[in-house]
Amino acid sequence: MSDRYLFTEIEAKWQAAWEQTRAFKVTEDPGKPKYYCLEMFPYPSGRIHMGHVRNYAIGDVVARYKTMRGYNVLHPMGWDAFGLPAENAAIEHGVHPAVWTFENIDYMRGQLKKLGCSYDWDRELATCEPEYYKWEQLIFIKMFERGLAYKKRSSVNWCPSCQTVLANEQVEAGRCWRCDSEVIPKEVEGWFFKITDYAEELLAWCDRLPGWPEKVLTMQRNWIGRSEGAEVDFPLADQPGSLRVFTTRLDTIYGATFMVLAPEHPLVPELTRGTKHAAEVTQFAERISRQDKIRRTAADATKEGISTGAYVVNPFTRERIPIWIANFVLLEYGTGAVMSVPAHDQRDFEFARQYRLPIPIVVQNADRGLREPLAAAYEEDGWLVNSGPYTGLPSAEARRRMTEDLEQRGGGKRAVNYRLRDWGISRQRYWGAPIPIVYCSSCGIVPEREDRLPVVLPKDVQLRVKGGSPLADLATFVNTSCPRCGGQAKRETDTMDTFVESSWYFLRYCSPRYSTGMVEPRAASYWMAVDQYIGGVEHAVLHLLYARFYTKVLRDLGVIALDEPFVNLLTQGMVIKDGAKMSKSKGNVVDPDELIRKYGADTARLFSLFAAPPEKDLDWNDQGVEGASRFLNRVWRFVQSNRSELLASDPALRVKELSPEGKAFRGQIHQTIKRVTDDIEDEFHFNTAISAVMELVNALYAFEQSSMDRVPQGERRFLIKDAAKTILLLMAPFAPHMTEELWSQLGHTDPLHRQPWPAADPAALVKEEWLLVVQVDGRVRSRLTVEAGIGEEEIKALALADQKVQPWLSARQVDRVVVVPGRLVNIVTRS
RNA sequence: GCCGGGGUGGUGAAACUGGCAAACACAGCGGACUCAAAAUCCGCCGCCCUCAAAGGCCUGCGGGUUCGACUCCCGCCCCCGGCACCA
Repeated sequence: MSDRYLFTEIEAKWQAAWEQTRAFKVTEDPGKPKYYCLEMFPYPSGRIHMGHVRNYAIGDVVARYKTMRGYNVLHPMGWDAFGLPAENAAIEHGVHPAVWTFENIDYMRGQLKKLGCSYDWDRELATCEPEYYKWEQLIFIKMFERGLAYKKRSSVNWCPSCQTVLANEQVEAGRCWRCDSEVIPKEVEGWFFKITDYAEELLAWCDRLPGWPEKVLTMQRNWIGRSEGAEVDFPLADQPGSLRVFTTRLDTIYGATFMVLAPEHPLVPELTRGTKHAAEVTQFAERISRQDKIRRTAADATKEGISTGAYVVNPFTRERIPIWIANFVLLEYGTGAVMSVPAHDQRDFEFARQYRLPIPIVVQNADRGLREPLAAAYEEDGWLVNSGPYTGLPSAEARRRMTEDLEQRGGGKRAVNYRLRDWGISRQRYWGAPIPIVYCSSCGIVPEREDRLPVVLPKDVQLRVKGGSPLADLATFVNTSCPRCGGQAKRETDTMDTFVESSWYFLRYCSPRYSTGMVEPRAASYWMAVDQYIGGVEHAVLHLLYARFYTKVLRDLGVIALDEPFVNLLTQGMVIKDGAKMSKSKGNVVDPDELIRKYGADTARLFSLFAAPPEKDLDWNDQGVEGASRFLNRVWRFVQSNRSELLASDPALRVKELSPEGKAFRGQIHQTIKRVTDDIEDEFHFNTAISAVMELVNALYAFEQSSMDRVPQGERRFLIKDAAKTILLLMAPFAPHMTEELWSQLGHTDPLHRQPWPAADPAALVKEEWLLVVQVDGRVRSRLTVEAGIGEEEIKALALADQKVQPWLSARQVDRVVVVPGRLVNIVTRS
């Protein structure tokens, strides 16, 4: 047997054994508590990167630990297999997206297996398979029937490089989330999911997800962006009809001196038709609409506007106020019209100053210190002035009363607005799930019939170099019969956003081969919800919001009985090297294959778990990897060089009769069990869990040396065995291959990964003596070892009599003595 | 601007409920083993003063509460992330 741990052979040996015995296959077992551990599934981009290694190492420790704790653990893996890179690779290299994708899957599956993750591979799925997206199409149809999926023409985010529409969530600072190109507005027809119907519920449940990081919940709350206020009708001054605005500051309405519409507002042409303003206004509106929306709505963009020449009546002051249009008003938010109160809104203030509109104060601050002309808008709440019958009221009270009065006389109502937009899911690309809709000249828009699902994505397409869906070119796909009347009809050629697939894959894992529905109800009710979900924070308002929405839709469609998909969420930090995220362009990537070849999977796993707590960024450091490898070898060597003792039979031994040294060492063994268990249970602090095991290994070496002639032979052997066995059990989730090998070398035939997690013996944790820290006026002056049962008076006496303490008391009087049993004593003095 | 998270040795980090700041590692320095190297083992390793002992200082900055503060409170500075002309 080699002295050095030959990881290559040993890891391969155990991976093969796990594969052959289907070691991690699970089925529903009502007799056991279940635990669903899930890591975000990867996009099959070609090869895994260190972010994956970290993600899957964390997940695997959780799964293996929970298994040892007696849970029936579901730990699946699959592939988020649709998406643009496959298509781009196809165009570049002339290989079909399906071929490219499945080749990548095969390679990456091999990589994951080399990491030794405990997946139930029988549940593997790829979202590009018709057996998978068939159910997505079925749900689309149900959503369509309920009005939750609808088609509209609108201005959308268009990525000119990907040649497709992007959802709001997929635009980051004006750029495409995938290729980083600048996004432009484009007027197109497309399909949307009505996520706004669920805005209120998605927001409300943010308060009921205690297992989620506050950061992610905040991001979701911000993204949903609820604001409460009122809608108010402003009657048109010179013609019938009215304009409706949304405001959160109804209390300031007496100061509304003009109104501003979005340039695209449908009433703009009517208001100016036939007037001298018409031409100028139309020109302005057209110019603004063409501008890119991101830049137009940037906070520092210049405010531009133009008067329409038309007027409305302020329903509270009865004054005529002019209607303007301006670039900063968005048609999509609220009603596309705002009442402008320049004295109490900075944006309105700037606009009013620029165009010389009046700025009357209608809210005073606490010391009535506001005077016209203002230097800036006063946006705080205060007390109303110049506001008719509401003068003198505090802002909050005024809002309440004014809303009530408004509702009573029918000029408006309380209203809530959300920033959240409906989810645009149409993609003008090939490699995605076809939208199961048919256009019939006589029946119109018709959903595909259930018995004709799935609408299979055809393979024999000619991909377009310049983008755009090639499905439109394929007559055999486009031409079909109407599901309703049987007449000639054409298929929708858009495909679905890939985020639709990832919105429900966690459900499919419960019964991945179920052929009569999306998920087998019994399997879903046993396994769902996901107990621990692990992935990158970059999905905080993308995938994690969509998956919550989709879960609620499926609940309302009766597919599952579940409000939220993920009970606990862990967002792991990025992997950093030399101060930057690993990326090819920065040249700071570490290749997992190379790492595993050089050090083995256990070392790779151990380092990525040891170097930082999982939620923090991980600073990659090649020397740190060496350290992790050294530690594993240290454990390996200990077992090799003490085999005869470790294999000898257990002597009969009473724990109570141990020598003092033996007792102390046994205490440390059990202390370690407690620490490792607590660290894992408390937010998965694997870094400190591992350091606790390292300490025990250090202590074991020391004990092995020092106990030789001070501890009886049998006792010594017993404790060394106990410590070694405990170390293997505690390390099993972190370094599964090496520990499994050592476990079997020690003569065990049951696999280590199915052993019960060790429990700390409470009796062993009780200390017989402890270290008394002696402070004088809060400064440490001495340390004494005292017996566990010592009383407070004795502690005081010992402390005051201590030689190191005495000099500090000589010139001073003892004021009082604070005793903290088990810790310290503090002697407080005065002169 | 608003919201969230941070700031501790040369580095990654640790510190339970307010109780020895820096566990565990990495790097560094010195030593043992070796013909030599690798591997391994032992020792030192926050700053100042000092031959040393003893002492003083130290958790972004300034205050406060407390016998005692990395931890609690008030004010400020800086970094990271999210949202942002949202009416």
